[in-house]
Amino acid sequence: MKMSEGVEWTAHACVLLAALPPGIGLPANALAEFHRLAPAYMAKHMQALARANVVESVRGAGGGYRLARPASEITLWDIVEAIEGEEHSFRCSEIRQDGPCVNPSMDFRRPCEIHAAFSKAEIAWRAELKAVTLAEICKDVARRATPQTRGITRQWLEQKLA
Amino acid sequence: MKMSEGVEWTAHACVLLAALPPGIGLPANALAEFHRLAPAYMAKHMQALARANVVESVRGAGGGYRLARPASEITLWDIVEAIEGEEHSFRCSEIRQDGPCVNPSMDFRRPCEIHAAFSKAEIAWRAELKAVTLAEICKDVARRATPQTRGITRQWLEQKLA
DNA sequence: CCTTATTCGGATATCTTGTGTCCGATATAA
DNA sequence: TTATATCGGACACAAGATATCCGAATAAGG
Repeated sequence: MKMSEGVEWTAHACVLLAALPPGIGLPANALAEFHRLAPAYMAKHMQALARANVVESVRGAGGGYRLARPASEITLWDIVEAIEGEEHSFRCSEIRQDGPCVNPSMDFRRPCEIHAAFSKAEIAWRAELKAVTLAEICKDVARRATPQTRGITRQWLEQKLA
Repeated sequence: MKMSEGVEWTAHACVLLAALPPGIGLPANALAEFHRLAPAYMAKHMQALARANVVESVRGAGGGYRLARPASEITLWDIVEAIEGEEHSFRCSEIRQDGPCVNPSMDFRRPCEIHAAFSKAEIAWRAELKAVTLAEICKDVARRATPQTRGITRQWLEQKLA
């Protein structure tokens, strides 16, 4: 029940992309370097985000990844879904339909109570993630940055975008 | 992000135990047989539940597993925690604290926004699971059982308890 | 009290999934 | 047109989940 660390990596990467001017992106190398992460592995995760249409990829010199839509329309759930897939964490394999006490009078059209309870919990979890947009996170992060950090970051970005 | 199928197995097993008279249990073999599951693997999962004090184990002839407390005081979360552990699914490795733009003016005492959002979602998920008790599930399952099923199951149980 | 059968508990083997890297395909800029 | 930058998928490796077996402990029966 552990989530791939790719979620953490790409979530931070997307927040960085959200801080850039609209339409501007960064290559996977730069996204990895910003938090000193393995470049090749970050690239792999960004591929998943591109397949899920969370980011757009631009190949060739000067290319990279940029958000596929405004940061206010991308949620944490979009990122989780891109990396982890849309399947529920609890897998019901209908074991109730097998065993010595199973008989034809049983009705399996309704989902079992256990399955239903886990579905409800998962939906609540997803709803929380769908309620958080990149724009909100980006705003909160920016608010807590000192002028010094702003300057250093701006300088680093200018170098990468040059 | 998939949950161990041990959760499904033991959840169903606990519902069966909850249907028994208080203080009465079943060996792991019988719990597995009830849904035609691998006996040795079911036994391993029941061990985890015993370690977590969800069930009590009784060794030797006539022994087995029984609920460690009333079914109304055991929730689905107790079972998930026993099998999966209590760690959050999202692991924050504080990657924000490393990189070329990190500088001494930064303050990392507060958790990062991404981490906070995932924590909130996980807590909501757990709250849903903590709200569902074995007693409730057991009642719902029993209500939907036909007289025929009740008879067959009673007979099977009497054979196992003899 | 001793023997035997029963059941739990942990050590062990196998297999799927996640982690991590590399190189070819493709597009851009000069 | 060429050279460079970048993405994308194919390819190894490691970790965790899945599955099994055998010894330890306990209760029942003689």
